[in-house]
Amino acid sequence: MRYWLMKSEPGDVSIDDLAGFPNQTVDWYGVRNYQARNFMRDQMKVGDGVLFYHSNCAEPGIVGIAEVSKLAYPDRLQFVEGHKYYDPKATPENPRWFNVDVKLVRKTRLLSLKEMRETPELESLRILQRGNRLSITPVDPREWNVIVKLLEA
DNA sequence: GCCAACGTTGGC
DNA sequence: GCCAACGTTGGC
Repeated sequence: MRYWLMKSEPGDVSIDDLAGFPNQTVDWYGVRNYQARNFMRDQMKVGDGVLFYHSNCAEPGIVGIAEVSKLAYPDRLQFVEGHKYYDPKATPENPRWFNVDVKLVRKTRLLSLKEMRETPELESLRILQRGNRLSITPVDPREWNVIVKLLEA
């Protein structure tokens, strides 16, 4: 079992949106970066732990715990002509983009980016590294445990 | 809105 | 395969 951090813009899908969705589940559509796609397509398994992170907003940080609830399958929006996430090079026979489903486990307090930066045990966390932009990053079990403990504090 | 850092594109 | 130009991300 692996652990991941997944960024979502709250203006797009917030933790409260997720909580209100059927089954409290969302298909993680719109990833158009190969590294992030490969994580979903090649490595994520049902039951993997997910830290739900709000990005590009007033208070960036972790706001909930979720889990992978469905293995990767082709992202539906790559085929929708005119859509923001349409990809003319993708076909149903040869899809380019994939997404998993993510299900809420529980909302948590906000663990802000600032607080994470101030936590020495989280120094190695991928999203804290300089220049990081990946929307999906692996979290190692040690980091996961530190974060879960902080979320409960 | 700014801008640093990064990824992608496409001409050569 | 190089690399300049461009687009995107995301904190601030």
